[in-house]
Amino acid sequence: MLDMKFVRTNIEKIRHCLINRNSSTLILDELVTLDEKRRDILKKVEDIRSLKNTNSKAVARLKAQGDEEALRQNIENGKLLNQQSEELEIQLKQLDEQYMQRLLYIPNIYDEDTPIGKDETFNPEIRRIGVPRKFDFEPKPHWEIGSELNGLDFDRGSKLSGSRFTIMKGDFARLERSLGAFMMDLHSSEHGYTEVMPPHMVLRETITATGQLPKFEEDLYNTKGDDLFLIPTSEVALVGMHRDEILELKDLPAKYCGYSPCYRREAGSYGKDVRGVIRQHQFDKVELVWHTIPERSADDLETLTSHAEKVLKLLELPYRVIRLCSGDLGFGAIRTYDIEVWLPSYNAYKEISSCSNDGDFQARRGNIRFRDKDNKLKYVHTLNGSGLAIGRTLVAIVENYQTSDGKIKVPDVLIPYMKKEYIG
RNA sequence: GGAGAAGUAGUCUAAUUGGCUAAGGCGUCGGUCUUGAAAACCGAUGGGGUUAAUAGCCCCAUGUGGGUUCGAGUCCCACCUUCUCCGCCA
Repeated sequence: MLDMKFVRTNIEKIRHCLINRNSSTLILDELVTLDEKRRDILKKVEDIRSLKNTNSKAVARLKAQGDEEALRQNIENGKLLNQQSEELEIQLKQLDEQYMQRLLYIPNIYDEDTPIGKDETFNPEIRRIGVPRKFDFEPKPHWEIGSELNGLDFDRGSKLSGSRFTIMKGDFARLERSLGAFMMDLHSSEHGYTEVMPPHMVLRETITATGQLPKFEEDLYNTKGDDLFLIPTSEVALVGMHRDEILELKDLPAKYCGYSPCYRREAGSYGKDVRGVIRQHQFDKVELVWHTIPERSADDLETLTSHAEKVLKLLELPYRVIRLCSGDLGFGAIRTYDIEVWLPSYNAYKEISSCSNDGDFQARRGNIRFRDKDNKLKYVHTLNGSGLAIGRTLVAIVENYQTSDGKIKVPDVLIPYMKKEYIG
């Protein structure tokens, strides 16, 4: 959520930002109009409230003095004022709701140096690490290897739960579990994160804070009787943990790594990534979240990204880092780096992590503050990044580490977890 | 699920049968004093509107939402959370 005071004085800047994000500017115009109306009514409401307060105080005084006639008059006056304010109070309440509804739909303002572009083809590459392996045989896609080794069961997955659900079995299940443990170990032991196992269902307010609601409700699963939402990422929980809190400067930055399944309806992605387990309704992910101070959030994003990259370096998987252009940025992000891993089946780099600085956007929605060194209350900045998406990491290992005789070599760092050198 | 108790500001705690500015302690920040510091004393401490303004003035904020009333921390209703006890359960 943007600061309304900022919106009032930067309308054109926000308009440009919305255009470059491929967002409608209609909502901005509505917001500005509603804000003006709201403040106009607010002024009137406050004036009457002031009169009511004065009147009530007079009642108490007159009662003490025992002036019956004046007392009666004042009580009558109070009733009259109530009648006058009733209509205005209702109007104000409605305007407040309408105004907030607009404000919650405005995306964040991106960094000044953000590359402008309408889609992902405008995302510049920042760096490229490792070289894709040259195969001396025809490499197979992971869905073939997974089926042949009886590790990925697509048919039974859809029998259980419908499309985009897959059962992992045997060493594939173990690899999934090993990767999660390996990533959590790395981030908690080497990178200084606090390990978190969050709830998988959260309240509407929680997920509104991170920005998925109200605008993207159709992308979420929710429960029928309780209005709880299945988390699409543990970011929701790791950010939401500090909702309505005031953090101490000495505790910042607060760094959390969370391990959870992510549940996504993938509305609007029909026909995309239909083969294999690249795009599922449920996948495991290790997520990194920082609550930090505004002055250092830009540097912290670089650090967080390097932590995600470290996983790929240790697994010796080739990858590249790209910067998201204006049109490809997420709703709350001011700056995002995507990490893409090399997938032989795609003959391309495929997203495996997205690291973003959301500035004070989420903190404002979730009311997450800290006291700065001058004792002033300020909103924290929140950062989030996958470290990494486990299913896609599994895919990358299966495809990049396959052997000519149909096996998968286990990356060295995973051998202690897998307790074997080959799958298959 | 049942019974009972509680929820006040950054934090801890008060507030008569509804009434005048939600009192006070602690913490933190600023100031006075000091060579410096501590202590002491003074002031400040959340959100919003108005404004050139961190000046004034005003509104809101006692878990949340309603209700009664000229007026609600206080009375009434519903809900949420926490604690205690009972029941059920991996």
